[in-house]
Amino acid sequence: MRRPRLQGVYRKLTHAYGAQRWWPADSPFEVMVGAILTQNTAWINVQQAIDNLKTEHHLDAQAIADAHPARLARLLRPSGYFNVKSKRLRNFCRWYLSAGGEPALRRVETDQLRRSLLAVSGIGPETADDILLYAFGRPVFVIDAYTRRILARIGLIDGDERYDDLRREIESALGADAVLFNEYHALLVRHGKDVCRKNRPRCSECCLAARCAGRTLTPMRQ
DNA sequence: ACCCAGGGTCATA
DNA sequence: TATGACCATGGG
Repeated sequence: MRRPRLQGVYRKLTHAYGAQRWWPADSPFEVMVGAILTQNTAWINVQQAIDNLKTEHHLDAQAIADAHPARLARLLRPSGYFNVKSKRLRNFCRWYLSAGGEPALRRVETDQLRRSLLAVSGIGPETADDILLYAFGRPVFVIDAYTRRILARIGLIDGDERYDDLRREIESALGADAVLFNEYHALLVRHGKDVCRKNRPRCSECCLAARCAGRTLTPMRQ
């Protein structure tokens, strides 16, 4: 992984799309909830579920932890997988409360906080890193399907690397910089939604066209 | 009617 | 270690 190429991609994306100002949420806790609800789900559907939680005054760790699973599932319905996500959200909120809430969590060192998050059933590497970066401002690079697809199509990675290998590789190439990681991941998602979609193997007119080899793979691995 | 979306868990080999 | 089944709604 070469720093100049990675920085070149970032510069082009910034030039094409401008500042993204992620994560779209009103509070760190809302970021955490959104990170769980957006698992393999379009954001527009997640937004509906979050709106339901707000309307019913359930965007709160204690309220979610105390809610009946069926009622919580009903509020989450638009985001899909509502039974699964009802449990995952509850697991997370119990962890959050037993850890002492945000003031206490903010004092936990990043690697330890990451391991602690991964111990919650329903929180995998990407969700944990979304939370670490966008709710706690930690310098952790988020790897998602868009990241793999875009970087693989321009030949920067193979795409089938293990999650943590890829994450550390990019982190060490760029240097720990939470503000940069924040914007970079947001730009990759923006570019992915916009033009670098699965069913569009070639992006001959996109801002990364010069480097896009038109590969069609969509690899996934942990 | 189809394909896909800002994944993760669990069972199996 | 590495596949495969499963979870489920809504937009293009």
